[in-house]
Amino acid sequence: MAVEPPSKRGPRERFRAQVREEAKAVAERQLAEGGPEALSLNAIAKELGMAGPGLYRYFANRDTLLTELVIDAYRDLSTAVATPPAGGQGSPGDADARLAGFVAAYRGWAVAEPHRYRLLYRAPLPGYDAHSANLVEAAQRAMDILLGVLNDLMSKRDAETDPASDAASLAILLWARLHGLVSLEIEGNFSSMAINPAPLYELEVNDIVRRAREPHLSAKTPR
Amino acid sequence: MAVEPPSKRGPRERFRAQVREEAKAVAERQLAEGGPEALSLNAIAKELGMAGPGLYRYFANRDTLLTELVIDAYRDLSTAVATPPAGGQGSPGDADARLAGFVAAYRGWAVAEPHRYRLLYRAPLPGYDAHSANLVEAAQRAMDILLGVLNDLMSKRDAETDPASDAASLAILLWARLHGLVSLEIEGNFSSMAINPAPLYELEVNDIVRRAREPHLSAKTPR
DNA sequence: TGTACATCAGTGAACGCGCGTTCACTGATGTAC
DNA sequence: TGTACATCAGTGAACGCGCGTTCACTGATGTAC
Repeated sequence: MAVEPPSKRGPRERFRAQVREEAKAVAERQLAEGGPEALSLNAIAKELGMAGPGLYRYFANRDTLLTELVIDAYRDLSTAVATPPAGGQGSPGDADARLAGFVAAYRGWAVAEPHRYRLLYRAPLPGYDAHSANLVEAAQRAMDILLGVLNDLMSKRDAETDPASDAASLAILLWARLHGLVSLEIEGNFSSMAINPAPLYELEVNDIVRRAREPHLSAKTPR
Repeated sequence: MAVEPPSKRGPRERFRAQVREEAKAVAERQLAEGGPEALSLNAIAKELGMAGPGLYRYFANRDTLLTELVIDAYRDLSTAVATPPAGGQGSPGDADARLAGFVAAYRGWAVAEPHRYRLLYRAPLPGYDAHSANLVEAAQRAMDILLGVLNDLMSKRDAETDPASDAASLAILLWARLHGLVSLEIEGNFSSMAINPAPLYELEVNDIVRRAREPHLSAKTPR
């Protein structure tokens, strides 16, 4: 029942961490195959070659494990899209390329690990408490990073014309469009309709670039 | 075990149909509360006041019921967005309004019944066969109606400049953007970030209108 | 270096739960004469 | 209009399954002297 890491550092703790990692890896695979409802401590334990209750040495309960996976996913997506700051001050061309890079990274991560992407942007399962402090914090941090990356990309474009709020609106717009494409793609809706999504991504990147250049189009609705 | 409707018409068949409807209504509620995995024939039966196996008189098994719900949802969404053809031949202003109406109807249906929207555009559960003939047919039909509505709206705008393929591309683009907004909205991602989605919908409607007026922007990527 | 003790990983049995589904059955309802 | 029969809705017991979780326990591992 003692799940907290023992206070003394030592070889045992290294072992603990290793088993936890293995368990999480198996959990990810189960998630990929059967969705979050298929996540089962018993099944994970069995796959690790131990009896069901053994895992309770490592995770307090099922929800704790799930929460950890969600937090890990937030972290990994953030890392994946956090493109490096491009050396010196960026030229407009650099900014365009970085925006394209961001989109490609976001798409790439989601397509590579659709089950984890779903974990982030689907409503939580009924009965699962999505308001744990750690979770809310991780979600907030990830979104800040996302918006931060986008804001940087945009405000570097032409520094005199954009109020920050405009950049934020554009960032949200891009995010929504990106999410639309990504979620249709990973759920198989494009492939089942024989639609190639690549040109659509390109189209959206170009549109956001254009809007960033002409701020009057960016966020306010015309009328 | 006889699930096929009896060959003779009569009062019994009316009763059958009525119970089937009640069962589906309960099923929808369960779906709304617990997602597709929470759908349980036993639980539905209990809620209808009968013993578990009783429902097998009405549905061959769980998957059959689920498939029926999916098909119903396709039908209802199609109906909801099929705006009337607007009397005589539409002026451009009418076409704009109808496009806005389509978007509002799509959004409205999804927000009113998020669990059914998810049923349509999420990948099927593992272990569920999404390739039943009825299902594929219903999905195809619904998508044809969606695209048909959009094509009509667009080709009526200015009849000389648009090749049909262009209109189809625009329709897909709009659909993807709409799905992005709708899915973020129904999963609660906007409200958890204190974002008001209404202006975003408006923005997208306006953008599609503009693209439809200037076909060179609509589908081909610039470079 | 060797011994004594404390820590802790993992086991196996158990509890209560709910699921889908099959089966033999009862009893009511509609139908045919 | 009344009776005999067939149909069929719904029941209750049963099977096998897997789940999360608790509990008392064994046995290995690390630690302190």
